[in-house]
This record gives sequence, C-alpha cells and structure tokens, in this order.
Amino acid sequence: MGDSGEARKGAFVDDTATTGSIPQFFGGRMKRGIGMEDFLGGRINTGTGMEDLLGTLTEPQRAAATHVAGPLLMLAGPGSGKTRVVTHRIASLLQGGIPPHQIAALTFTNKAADEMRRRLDALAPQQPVWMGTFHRFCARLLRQYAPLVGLAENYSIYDTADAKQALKRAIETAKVSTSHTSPEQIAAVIGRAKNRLVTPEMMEGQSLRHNETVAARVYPFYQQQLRLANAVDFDDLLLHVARLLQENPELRQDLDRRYRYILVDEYQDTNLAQYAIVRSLSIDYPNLSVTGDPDQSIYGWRGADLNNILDFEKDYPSVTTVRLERNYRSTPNILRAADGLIRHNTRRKAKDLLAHREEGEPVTLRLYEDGHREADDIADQIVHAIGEQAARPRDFAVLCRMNALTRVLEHAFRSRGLPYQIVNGLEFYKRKEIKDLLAYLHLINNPAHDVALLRVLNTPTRGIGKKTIERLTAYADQRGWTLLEAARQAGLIPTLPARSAAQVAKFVAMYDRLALKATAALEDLLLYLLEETGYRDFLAKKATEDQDSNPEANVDELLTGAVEFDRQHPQDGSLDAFLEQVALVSDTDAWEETDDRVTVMTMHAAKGLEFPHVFIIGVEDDLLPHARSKEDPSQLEEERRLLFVGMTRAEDRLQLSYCKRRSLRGEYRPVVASPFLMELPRAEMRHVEPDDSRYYFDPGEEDELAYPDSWDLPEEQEVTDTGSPAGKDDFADELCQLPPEEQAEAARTEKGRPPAPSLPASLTTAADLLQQRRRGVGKSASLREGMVVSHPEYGDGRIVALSGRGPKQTAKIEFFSGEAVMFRVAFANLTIEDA
DNA sequence: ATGCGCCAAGTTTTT
DNA sequence: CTTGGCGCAT
Repeated sequence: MGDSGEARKGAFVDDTATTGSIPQFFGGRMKRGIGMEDFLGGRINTGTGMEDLLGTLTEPQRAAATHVAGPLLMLAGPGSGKTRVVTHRIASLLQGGIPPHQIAALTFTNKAADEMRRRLDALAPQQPVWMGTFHRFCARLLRQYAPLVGLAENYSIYDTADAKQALKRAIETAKVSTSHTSPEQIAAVIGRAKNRLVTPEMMEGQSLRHNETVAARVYPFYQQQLRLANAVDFDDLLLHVARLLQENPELRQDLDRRYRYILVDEYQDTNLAQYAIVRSLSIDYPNLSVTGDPDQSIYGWRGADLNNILDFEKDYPSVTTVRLERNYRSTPNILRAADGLIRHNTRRKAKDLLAHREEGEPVTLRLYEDGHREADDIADQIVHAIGEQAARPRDFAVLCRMNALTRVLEHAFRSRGLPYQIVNGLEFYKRKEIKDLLAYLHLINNPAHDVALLRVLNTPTRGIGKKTIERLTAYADQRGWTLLEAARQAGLIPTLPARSAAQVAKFVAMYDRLALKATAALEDLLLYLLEETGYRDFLAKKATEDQDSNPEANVDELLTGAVEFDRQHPQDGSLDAFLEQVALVSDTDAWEETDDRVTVMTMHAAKGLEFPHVFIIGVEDDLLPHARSKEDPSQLEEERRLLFVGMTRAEDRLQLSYCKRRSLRGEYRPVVASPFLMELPRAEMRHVEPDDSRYYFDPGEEDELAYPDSWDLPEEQEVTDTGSPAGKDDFADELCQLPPEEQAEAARTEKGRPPAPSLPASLTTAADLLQQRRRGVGKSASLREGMVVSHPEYGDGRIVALSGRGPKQTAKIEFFSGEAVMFRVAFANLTIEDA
C-alpha cells in the first residue's frame, strides 16, 4: 500500500529551505530527505531513462523491480519502500514492451490504488494499467458477465445497511427464531461463509454452533432475496467472480490471457475468495506478484487468511522471493519498540526490522487522568510543536482503536483552532437525505432494488403506511415478485383498501416519470427528482424545524458531486457507474494528504500511511486488545499486529498513551493499561505521568522527563507467549489505581510548571501571526456570515450562508465575479482576508 | 396514517 | 452516548 509520505517529504524539504531554518530536531530526517527517495523524483521529472532510475534502488529492491515473468513474492516490512518498488516494476514492465492493458494491480483500498496511480504517473504517465481495489475489479467484471451468475448488468451493490435490511426480511421469510442470536451475528456468519466460498447448499450439512445453524437456515433466503432484487452485497462481488472463474473455464482462460501480469498489494489481507480469483487468473500466465507483510495482517475478522501469504511459496514452487527488511521510515527507537512488541506473536515468520536512519527521540509512554486530559494534552503538544518547531499540522496523526474515541479529540482541536481531519465511518453517504436520494437513484437504475423502494416509498410521506407496506410485501413474497412489480398491481391486491391502492398507484406513476430521465445527466436527474418527488419541499420544511442539521447543504453537496462525476465521466457517465462509485468508496478515502491538518483516524485506516509525529491513544486493556478479541489467541495476535501497524506509521516521534479512567459509551469508569505495554522495551522509553504537564517538545527538560522512578521496572519482566504477563498486576496497580483524591492532592502540590498553553494566545511571533492569518481556515470556528474570504480559483467573495458544523461545515460564497458556489469548508482552500 | 416520545439495546476494525 | 424499535395519542 502507499507509502504516501514521500511527496510530503519533498514538500517539507522545500519549505524549510525557503524559510531558511532547519530545526535541529529534524536533522536525521533531512539527511534522509535528500536521500534517494526525493532525489528520484527529481530525476524522473527530467526524463532520465529507466536504467538510471533503477540505479537508485537497493539490491533487493532492484531485484523485485526488474522481475518480469513468473511468480514473485515480496515480503516487505513497514517503511521498506514497497509501493515504490511496485510502481517501478510496473514502469519497468511497460518499458520492456508489455502492453499496459495486460497489467492489473489490485489493492485493498481506494486510497492505496490512488496512491499507486499517482506514483506510476510520475514514472510513466497516462498508462492504461488497471488499478483499483479487488471489489472494484470484481464489480467491473460482474458488470460484463452478470448473466452468468443470474444477475442483470444493472445489478445494484447493497451496502452494509441495505444488506441488513434484506437480511431482516430474509429472517422473516425463513421463519427462524432469533431469540439466541441477532441479525448482526447472522450477517457475520454468512459473511464469513461467503469469504470462504461457502454457498448455502454447502453450508447445510456442516454447521455446528447454534447461531451458525440459524444462519445456515437464513442464508438461502437471503441469497434469494438478493437475486430477486438483482443485487449483491460486498462479499458477493468477490464470491460471484470467484465462482464465475471456477465454473466457466473458457472465460477463465480468456481473462487469464487478458490480465497476464497481476500484482496484488497487501496480500496478507486477502481472503479465500480473493485468493481463488487471483489464482484463477494466474494459471496459464503465472506472472503473479504479491507483496505483503504477515506482521501487518489486521483483517482476519473480515476473513483474511494469513496462510495465503505464508503458503505462497508452496503454491508456486518456482517463486522468486524478495525480502525488504530495511526500514527507511522510522527512527531506530521506534523500530526497537515496534519490534519488541511484534516478537511476542508466536504464529509468525521471524523477520528483522533493519533500521536505516539515525538514532532519534525515545518513544514516549504517557499516562493521563482521563480521555479529556489525553486529548487536551495532545492538542497542546501539537500546538506547541507548531509554534516552536517548524512542524505543520499535517505532520501529526492521532491514531486510535475505534472511531468512538475521536470525539474528544475533535473537541480539543476545535477549541484550539487547530485544523484537523477526522477520517471516520459515519460520514456523508450515511446521512439520511443522501441515503434517501441515492435510494431514488438506485431504484431508477434497478427497479428490483427492494430495499431502496422501501426506503423511498413513503419518503416524503405520501399516506402509505406500515399496513400498506406489509400487505404489499406479503403479496410480492407470495408470488416471488419485486415490490415494484407488486406495487404496479396495487389495484388488484385484495387486502389493500382502495385509498391505499390509489396512493401506491400514484407513486408508481411518479416513478415511471422519473425512470424516463434515467439517461439524463446526473445533475439534471437529481434536480428533476428533487422537484418531482416533493423531496425539496420536504427538506425545506425539515430545515425550518430543525436548526442543527442542514440537509439542504448536504443535498447541494451531493449535487456538486454529481456535477463533478458528469464532468469526469462524459462518456460512460451512466447512473450505473455513479452508483457503483458511491458504493465502493469509503469515507477513509476522503483523507486528503495535501491538506495541512492533523489527521485523526483508526489504526486500520492508517495502514500504508506515515507521519512524522504519531500519537496512539487509548492503549488500554479491553480497548487495544479489544475486549472481544481476548478469548482467541489468534485474535489477540491480530490486535498486537494492529498496534504494530500503528507504531510503524511514525517517522520521528511516537507517543503511546493510556488513561486511568475513560468515559466510554456514557460511562466514566476506571481502565487498566494494555498488556501490550509490558512487551515494549520500557527501559529505553520516556515515561510521563499525569501530573507532569511539561511539554513533550521542550528540549530543555528532557533529562528530567525521562524515566521517573516509579517506572523503573526491570526489563526482564517479559511476557511468556502463552501465559499472562509477569508483573502485570503490579504494573497496573502502580499506574492506574491511584485514588482520585490522591491525584488531586498531587496536582495541588506540584511546583512551578508552565501554564497550559492556549491557542491562539500562545502564538505570538510576527511570523506566526502572519501564518495564522493566511493559513487555511480549516475547520476552525472562525467563519461568520458576511466574512470576506479568498479562494485560489474564484478569487475573493463573501460568505452568504453557513451550515453544518465541524468537518461537515458548508459555506455558500458569493464571489465578486458574481458566481455563487457551495463549499465544504474542510475541503475548500479558503483563506481569510484581512478584516 | 402519522408523529412523537419512551425505552431498550448495543455498541471494533472496512469494501 | 447513540440508534432503532415500539406503543401511544392525535
């Protein structure tokens, strides 16, 4: 996946050069910065040939990059330049005369695919090499061969919420009792089965556990539901394609020939379905190259099978294996800590992390009173570092186990005017208005999309109530029809009163009018839809009642997206493509590397990224090994790998923190440090306790900060791989069990320490003021209606409307050119003009 | 049929 | 702390 920091590093070097101040702190970094990675970029742009280009690679990197035919396994540790090698290999293949359309690079996330594309473009611009996620690859294939698996080409992709609705309906039709299980559990079992290529028929004879038995009963009904709706869920995308390839030998052969060179990123995260797909496409042309790192496998819960990578050499005996173990990203301090941790995994290929950089700062382990102090302190540290050092917001990342922890940070950052971006799960496409409108689009595109119909039938309200829907559904189920088909017969449904039937008929008539516009430009379609369905009025009414949310702004945003899509896809700009696009992007993909903001995300989302400064919060028992992962040793190992991934994102500085107490799901309760902390080389780390409010970044106080006595635990308190950590209880007692009264007392008696910094008051230098004034306003609460702002493209304009809060804040700006444009403040590069 | 309000439940990670 | 489901009053 993308080591996407390289572009940033280049930018960083430029910036320090122009300001003329290179803080000593970044010494090691600078040395590396002018090293091969950035140098490379310059050379390519001057158009030097491939020979020179490959000359900048190390021996093993070069071996991988020049590999042409036959299977290739690249075991690449974190920060080893993996993406770089992969892009160079593609460029090298192209230079060797391989037609670009014979190459397909499969990634796990869109983010990784985009990054790879960006970097390939730098080496070999505009090559039609196929790049994208597994799911997108499968979606495309399926679009072409849908009839072979019983679908039509305009099939819909159900997102998790849609799938859940369909599942609930399936549970009802299956008439099973869910008293000892839940739809979620059933969904999980079915999902796991699909990932292992297990069909409903195969599952019948083999289940043992209770919820599996229930799931096995529901599974066929669920699939039937999907087939009838001409829809697939995420897992089906893979499953259908895998079966397609298994059951159609000629097609398999064709596709094998078409995609002769297949590259798979993050191979350790592939599940059986993905494995089957990739293998099927690499039989006649076994030019399969996979890259991955078993230590970074963190998707076991999604069916990822570590054996795929561990056994690759067995699958392809003629494989060339390349190991990239040298880490160019992190300081040795960080690597020792990460290595100390990962060594505790038993099911693992021993691998070294060879440090390349010079010794840096010790890793910090920090204890806080609670999550608020944690967030406040981290925000303060960042503010301080930006003020004192030449750091920028985008150099920092705060990583956590779950999205719920980001709330406190959001507050802390906002109150300090610190620009940030939270990459989390609850975003744009999950909002009600958006889901409603998309449901209309889905239904227009695929009349069988029952979930969309149910969502939309009475939104806005049209006098079609629960009873009517019930009768309609029963009628449809009875005949095996889709709901829309049943609705067309509303007049003939005996159970339906005439009045209800008339309402339903009116809806169908409206639908038919909408469907006529299916091939119009998205923008026109949406605008027509808004009027025709009465959704616009519905929204206006809502907006006046509810001040907080601004559905209208969201709708405008969707419109903006549609316009953009129309523009980018003038030829294939079908509704199909748009809906597929929407279904297969996640909010993680909204992360903008170029934005100068602090990044807040989960460790899962952070994979493949790197940052100069990384804070990992909530390294606590039941949270970082998550409570639900602790029974199963393999899940526990996965949690350890997750922390490993988090730690190895850091280039220069890394802080791990945990709290004495934390409020989670409404409760404020005491928590215990993560047992993983016991596995770190604590003797060489810097420990900070709660009452010590001195700054992380104050160079003068480093000596005092290091190793408080209470932390001077003997290094040999190692964890046996099977048993519980020796001395864990002492450790926890000492650190976490101090009663609050004593804490308060201790705080009161603390002597002379600097007051907590508060931004913007602490930013006092002229340069800072200037920077502040001209800096992107980001998500800071500083925007007001009537304010004059500047946009790089549109010029100056006045804010005429503001809506939404935080990262969702949207501003309508009337530019002096006369144009009025809606922006999402977070993404628009707005600057505030002098007052 | 609608809409409000209460209560309960379930809370990881993502395509 | 949120969401979803259910029952009641209009």
